[in-house]
Amino acid sequence: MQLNRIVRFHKAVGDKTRLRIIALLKNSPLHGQAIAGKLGLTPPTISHHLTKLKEIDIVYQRRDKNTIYFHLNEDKLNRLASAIMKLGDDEMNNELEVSDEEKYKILNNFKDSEGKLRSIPAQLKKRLIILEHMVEGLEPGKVYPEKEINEYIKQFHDDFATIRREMIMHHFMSRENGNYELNPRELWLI
Amino acid sequence: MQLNRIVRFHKAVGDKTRLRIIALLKNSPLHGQAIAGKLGLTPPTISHHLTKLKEIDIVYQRRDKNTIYFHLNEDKLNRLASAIMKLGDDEMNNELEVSDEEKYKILNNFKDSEGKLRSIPAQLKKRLIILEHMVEGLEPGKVYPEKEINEYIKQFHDDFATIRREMIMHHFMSRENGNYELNPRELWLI
DNA sequence: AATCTAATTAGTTATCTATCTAATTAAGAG
DNA sequence: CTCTTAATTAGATAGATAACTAATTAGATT
Repeated sequence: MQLNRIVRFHKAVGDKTRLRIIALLKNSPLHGQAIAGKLGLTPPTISHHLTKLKEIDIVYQRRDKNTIYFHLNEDKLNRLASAIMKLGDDEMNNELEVSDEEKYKILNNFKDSEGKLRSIPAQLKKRLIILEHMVEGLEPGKVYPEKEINEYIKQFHDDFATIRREMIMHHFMSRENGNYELNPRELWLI
Repeated sequence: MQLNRIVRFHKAVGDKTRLRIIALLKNSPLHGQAIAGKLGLTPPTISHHLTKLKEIDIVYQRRDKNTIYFHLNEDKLNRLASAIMKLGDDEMNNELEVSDEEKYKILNNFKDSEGKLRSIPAQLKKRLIILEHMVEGLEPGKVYPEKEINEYIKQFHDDFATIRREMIMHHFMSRENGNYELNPRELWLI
């Protein structure tokens, strides 16, 4: 269920320490000990909280020599925070203002007789429609290993790597250590 | 601390049942039993969750005969959901694009020699500046009984009732059964 | 006043979680 | 290879909380 992602987000940020970490990381990336120092908590505690923030994908890490710097993904944070405001609006993916007829036409233009894509549209608007179409065959909540997601995409186009990357980029799915999962519709697009 | 309000909000909505209630109430107000029925839970459980949603002020109730209808305060929900996105931006109350000099000038225009307000400005922008000024003397986190808040406002202007109402309306403070409390800056304005 | 119905409160249980200390792992630097 | 430092995992504890059943309160309606 797609609600769960939103629930997980709010559970994750519904904690004073974690909000303080978010506020800190907004200024600049920091390493664990620095965060622990600034908040007056021990490193294991910070580790615990960072794990939760990484789980919902609003914090990521980059290693530099011996120390790991934690970064805030502000973009994702904003999208997740906004999701609750669009809860009931199930048909809210008209943000693009594209009618179903128009989508249908675009899809037909790009598909050959066997349902495979002739090419990947260069125009963003069209590309999003194609991506949305492909992604709609994925099962919500199911975790797809990379191999399986590649196979799935290949039924539409051979260049699964490009398409997979675009799906992530436009937040149709998300990747977690090699596994892929469909995002809730609230997160799709932009 | 003002963080706490944001924490309370996310804790409150970080629950599947409560998100489902929010989604339901987005369509229309409902009474307790109706919610219980739709969600397949017992009335006490719904009562429990509604209490939490009322505590953060995104749900209110109106009685009609024997049954109580619960309404969603979508406006407040949106403001609270947005607060996390503005966390670090402490100086983010420049949304009005008013410089400190300008504020100072406006304040002086409306204050008499003893620091009391000559009148309440009709123009929204100016009124907000005046309200902000008054509210800045309140202690964050402190709970003010109505009598005390009235006294406080009277130091600026005798019409404490109007000003108090405006402070609530513009989210400088919030009211909870007769007591008043300063809101975090993130919630001020609009 | 007596009764009905909706909502809340009390009390219980099972689950979850924030934090700590201690132990372990991971990666450089000598 | 050994040492050092940063981060994580393990394990423990205290506190919170979602759900239920049973009991109570709060308002209508008769």
